[in-house]
Amino acid sequence: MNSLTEENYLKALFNIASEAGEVNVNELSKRLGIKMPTVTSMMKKLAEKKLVQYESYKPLRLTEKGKKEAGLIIRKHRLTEMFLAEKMNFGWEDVHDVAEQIEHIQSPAFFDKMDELLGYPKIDPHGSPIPDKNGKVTWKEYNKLSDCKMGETVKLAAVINTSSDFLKYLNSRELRLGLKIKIKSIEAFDKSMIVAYGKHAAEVLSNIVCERLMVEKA
Amino acid sequence: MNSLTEENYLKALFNIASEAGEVNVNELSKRLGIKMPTVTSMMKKLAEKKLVQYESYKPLRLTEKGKKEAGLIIRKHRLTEMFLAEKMNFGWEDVHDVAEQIEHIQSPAFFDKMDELLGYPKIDPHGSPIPDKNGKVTWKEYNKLSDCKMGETVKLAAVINTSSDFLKYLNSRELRLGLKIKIKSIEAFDKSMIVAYGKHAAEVLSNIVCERLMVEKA
DNA sequence: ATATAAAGTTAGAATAATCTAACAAATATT
DNA sequence: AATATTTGTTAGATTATTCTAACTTTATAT
Repeated sequence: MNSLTEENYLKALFNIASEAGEVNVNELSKRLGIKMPTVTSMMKKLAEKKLVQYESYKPLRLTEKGKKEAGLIIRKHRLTEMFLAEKMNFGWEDVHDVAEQIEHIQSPAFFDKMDELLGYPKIDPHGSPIPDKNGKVTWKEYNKLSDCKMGETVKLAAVINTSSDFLKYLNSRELRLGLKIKIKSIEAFDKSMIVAYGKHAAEVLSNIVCERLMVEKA
Repeated sequence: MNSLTEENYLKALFNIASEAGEVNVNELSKRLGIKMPTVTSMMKKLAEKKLVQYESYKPLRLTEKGKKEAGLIIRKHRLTEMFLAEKMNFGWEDVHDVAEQIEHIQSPAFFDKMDELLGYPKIDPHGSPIPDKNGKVTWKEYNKLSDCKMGETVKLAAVINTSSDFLKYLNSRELRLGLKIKIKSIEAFDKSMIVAYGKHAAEVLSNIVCERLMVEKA
């Protein structure tokens, strides 16, 4: 059994790896808000437990065992987010902090019930995939809205940045997952887009925003 | 903010006090499965924080502040139990262990949602009162079934021992809260009762069981 | 290619929560 | 009342997680 602290390191390792590929001590340190020497010693500990492959001055890597355990924590996190959003009327901008705590609950039955009540969802409220019971994640191939061309119509499938502020911004524009979005024009200068969706006939989205919206062909 | 460990001490202090009146170090030590010296030092720490009144060799007492904080933890515990039972299809014999973990979640919104979805319940699945938002508990005046007389008809209002085994025993006899129970006879020798309820015309309940069933006038 | 900066490690200390061993006080028993 | 038992405390050690300060290695930039 891993401690809550160890679980947080595993999860961060997993998340950074899936965003950035490589994980180094410095990144992990910043992400967790924990000083580098502490991270180093925890890496040695996790290496002892065969969860991390650790060699001095080399990038950090989760072992298969480490990936599985991290995946299972993320499964609990995302199932919880979905449960909060779908069954407890939380907004997608409010689910993260609670899920961050509930992901550490030790009770397979609890998460199995969630899963069942939700009808075995494949994604969380932000469109991120929920790992399966073996901790395996399968990412769908999405494109950034910012990479799409004028005239295309796409479906909003996921959001990348899940900060509360970004999600509140999306709320204010009534942008939510599943929406069909038509790209009306793209400003050459700053790559901002004018798009149409739902009741919005011409909404301007900055490139910063478009880079964080993942879409699939409609 | 109190640590998870401190919360467990507070809760145990509160629970023992409401069962046994006085709390001594030895009792608390046994309840928590923590050695006496550790308990002593934690009591000094909680006294520093004005949560416990502590004097060497004297019985332990929660301060008003301590009672309130303990009550709020128990509120979260019991709300959770109710939520698990009512909204997630857990049996009353399975809710305790999960609630024991979720009671430490820091998120007023989370418990407010539970409360709301449950329609502001006053009791948990075992009939124990849910403390209010100030941590205050109000116990209803119940009687033990074992103190009732032959011929009386009473309503099962709460169960005292919430061990999984006891609750499974009650399940096997289809005994649940709210049930009207008629006392058909009492065996003078061992004080066992023959009772009728629901589809059960003549069920024998030992005194051990009857002492753990709290009832009110039907 | 050398100097500077950034990243990583080692060593040693701090805090929270726990323990055991030994001692002290309160309570119970003869 | 004297003794034995139970309960409670003190002192000191242990483990997990964190820190700072000092040093080393690797990467970057002249």
